[in-house]
Amino acid sequence: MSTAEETTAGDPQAWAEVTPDAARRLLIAAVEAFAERGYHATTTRDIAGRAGMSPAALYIHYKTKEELLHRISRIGHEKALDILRTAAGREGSAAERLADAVSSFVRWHAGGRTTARVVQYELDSLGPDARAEILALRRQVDAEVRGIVEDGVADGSFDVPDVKGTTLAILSLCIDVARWFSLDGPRTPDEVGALYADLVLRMVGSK
Amino acid sequence: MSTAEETTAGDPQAWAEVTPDAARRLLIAAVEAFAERGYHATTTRDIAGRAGMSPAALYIHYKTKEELLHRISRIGHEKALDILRTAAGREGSAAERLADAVSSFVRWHAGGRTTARVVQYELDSLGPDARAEILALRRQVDAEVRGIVEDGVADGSFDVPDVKGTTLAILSLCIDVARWFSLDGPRTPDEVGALYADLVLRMVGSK
DNA sequence: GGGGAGACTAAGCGCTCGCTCAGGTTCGGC
DNA sequence: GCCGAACCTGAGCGAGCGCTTAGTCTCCCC
Repeated sequence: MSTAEETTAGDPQAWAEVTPDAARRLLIAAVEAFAERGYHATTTRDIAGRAGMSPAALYIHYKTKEELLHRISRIGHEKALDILRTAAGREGSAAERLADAVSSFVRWHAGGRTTARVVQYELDSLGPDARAEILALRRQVDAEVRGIVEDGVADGSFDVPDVKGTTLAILSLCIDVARWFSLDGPRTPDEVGALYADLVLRMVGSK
Repeated sequence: MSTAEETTAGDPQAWAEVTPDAARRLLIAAVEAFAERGYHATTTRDIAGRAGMSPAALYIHYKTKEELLHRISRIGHEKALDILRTAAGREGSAAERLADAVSSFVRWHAGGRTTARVVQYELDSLGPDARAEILALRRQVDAEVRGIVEDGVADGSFDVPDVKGTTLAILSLCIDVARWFSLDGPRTPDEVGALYADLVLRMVGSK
């Protein structure tokens, strides 16, 4: 369990795959603006302004404002899925893997709260095609967690009457961190991750 | 534990305190529209249209679009707080009261998903004064749940290392139901309430 | 150093937004 | 039968929206 990598919108490394530089600056500006005010309340002028450009510059790199949200959402979901896959694929007991998955997933939602907010809460602002693509990624996220829970049930280390419902609750708990977490609050992302890993192990009756 | 009372936006009884009739119809229309598309993506024309009125009629009963959201949010929070207070004040062990609080709170978020969505997720669309008023109500919600958890810890029936953090997680879990629950899904509000009550009792190490 | 490609801006188009206002309709009190 | 109050509509204002276009600037290749 490494310490939480910073994946705030301000970290250019998290968006290294977005090129050229101007397109990345615009995308980072959009993440910040969407997280603060929501997609619909954000104007293209605001995004371009934060990136130090004129409004028209946005349309050289992105066809529409929605394409920006789509790109952000896809990259974010892929990152989230990657985090869970890494934890799920490690050596160790089901309890260890579940604790690792939850704590790193929570750290991502807390530390990268800006990004996570957009990724988790602006899904409905996408058009039907883009939303369908993202929902497919979310089903994969669900499958990773459910896999770990099923492993623990199969080897008798977990006691879970309702695997699907419990999986849903675990993910719901983690995702909602993006709604309430604040870097100004009393807890660090690491602390919330550790607390939540413990709570989730209790939920699955880990022994 | 009664069965979930219907508190969907369509239920006029839930908004009985809003008068006259036209003002209530507008408010119900606003709840539905805000829940479907979000506050900023909803137009005053849409709200008035759903209520069968012209756009101008809205401004006879409400000063601004934001006042509509404020009224909805305040009434909704008061209802949520009422539900928790009722459960917290009942006779019975801490475990019984916590299970009752969680299951009825979850039933409200699931069954009245339309209202709960607006109440829980459109808070940031309010201006500073209105938001401050609502946040005060939320602190009272938090205090009710924390009180039950503290009771259980005090009498030794709960094992909770971090009372504040666990209270936050419990509420977070319940609130997020409004994000993912669908009446078309495989679970009824009652079933989710029962599942969540069990999960929360596990989280607090109830014995 | 001439020329084309790519990146960017100033200006603004067409549209829809929240909200307003003058005027019409309905209805109880007298 | 008339009046004022309450309620509602049709028309539309000013502003700001997403997005486009014409043109400028900066490179790099030759």
